[in-house]
Amino acid sequence: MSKSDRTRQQIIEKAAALFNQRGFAGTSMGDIIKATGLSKGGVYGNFSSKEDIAVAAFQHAVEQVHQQVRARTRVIEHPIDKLKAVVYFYKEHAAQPPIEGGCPIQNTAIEADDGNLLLREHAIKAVGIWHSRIAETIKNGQHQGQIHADASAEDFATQFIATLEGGIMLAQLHKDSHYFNPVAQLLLQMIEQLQP
Amino acid sequence: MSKSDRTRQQIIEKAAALFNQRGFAGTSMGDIIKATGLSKGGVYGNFSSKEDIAVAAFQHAVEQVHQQVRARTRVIEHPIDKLKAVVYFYKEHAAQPPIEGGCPIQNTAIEADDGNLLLREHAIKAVGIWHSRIAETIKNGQHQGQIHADASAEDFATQFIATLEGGIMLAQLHKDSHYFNPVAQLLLQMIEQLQP
DNA sequence: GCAATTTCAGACCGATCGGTTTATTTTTGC
DNA sequence: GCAAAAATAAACCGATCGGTCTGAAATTGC
Repeated sequence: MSKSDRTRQQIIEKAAALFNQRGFAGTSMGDIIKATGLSKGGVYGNFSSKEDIAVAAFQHAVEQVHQQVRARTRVIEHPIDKLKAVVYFYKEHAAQPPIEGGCPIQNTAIEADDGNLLLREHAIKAVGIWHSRIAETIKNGQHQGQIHADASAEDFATQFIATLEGGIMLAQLHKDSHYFNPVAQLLLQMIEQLQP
Repeated sequence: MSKSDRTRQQIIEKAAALFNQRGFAGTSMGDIIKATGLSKGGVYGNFSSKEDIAVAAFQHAVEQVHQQVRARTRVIEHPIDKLKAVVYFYKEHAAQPPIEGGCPIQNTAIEADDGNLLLREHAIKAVGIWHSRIAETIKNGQHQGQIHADASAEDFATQFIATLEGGIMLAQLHKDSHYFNPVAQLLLQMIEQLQP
């Protein structure tokens, strides 16, 4: 790992937290410079623009969350339990998420939906990947007879993501994970109903 | 209505759309000046700061949405049908909302949850009022025997708001109201289950 | 361990930021 | 219709914006 690689990684990590809390427009290059302790040259030597940093930071943040969720779900085989474990994870982290500031997909989606095209594309892609993973879990369960056959994997995935994200929004706004509890309860009910 | 009142209203309306699409940090005073056709003096003669405009614009946007929802639900008496009408309203407007840029509560909540204290307070208050209205509808229905007595009005309201907002987020991100459909379907199921 | 290369500090750029001030125009009450 | 008051235009302010550039310092391959 070269010197530049390490610097680059440091910028990405600091920037991920800043962008996730303050947004793209709300974070200045000065903020990133202050947070990293680097100079303008040090930052622009590794990235070509603020947008370039934001994209890398977003991907890092999404990957970070994914890794943590995956660490909890990988060992679980039954799809019903797997999905429940995802809910438990978010219940624990609704107010103290892996990256400070909440769900990076949510934050980026809402800031970029009417603005930055590149960030919006990345948010869409991230939602798509997440959606596919959930739908795939459902479909696997259906093939194994663990989930009833006439459930719509795609619809469930959309409902699951929407409800989860709404719950995170409420918990983040109030800085209180209790607001996530009724949402978690609903998600668990939805998962139960997938049983054959 | 004085001249200044009319100017103030014009600023609020234009600013509401701008802030809702680009966010507080993403909207400049220059943007507001350009949108209204006024000058710096014309704007600062009616508001003391950008934050001051943002608060007024947020309240206007929330009220605007509320009025439109209320116009559809007021005539409906049965609480189950009333709640369903809310879902239908958002289904129609998930991608073309009353104020361009999506749900003002959501946009403000997510930008302000780690930043602007004043805007965050207003977002919390708006969520609280909305939550109370839904919970009150449920409780009324329970007194009338139209909704089964052991449903938690507060929990339902939280679940309803979270799911709805998550659906709006997906529809806004993709600029496609179809993403709201499975979410609407889930909300209608949730409402059905309130029946005695 | 030295030379070629990469990486970084910091001055610098024009543009724009939110906000103030002053002077002029427009509205208002009578 | 006129004088007092209110409202607005536009120049102006220092600070900060994202980004560039140059030279010095640190890293790298050999």
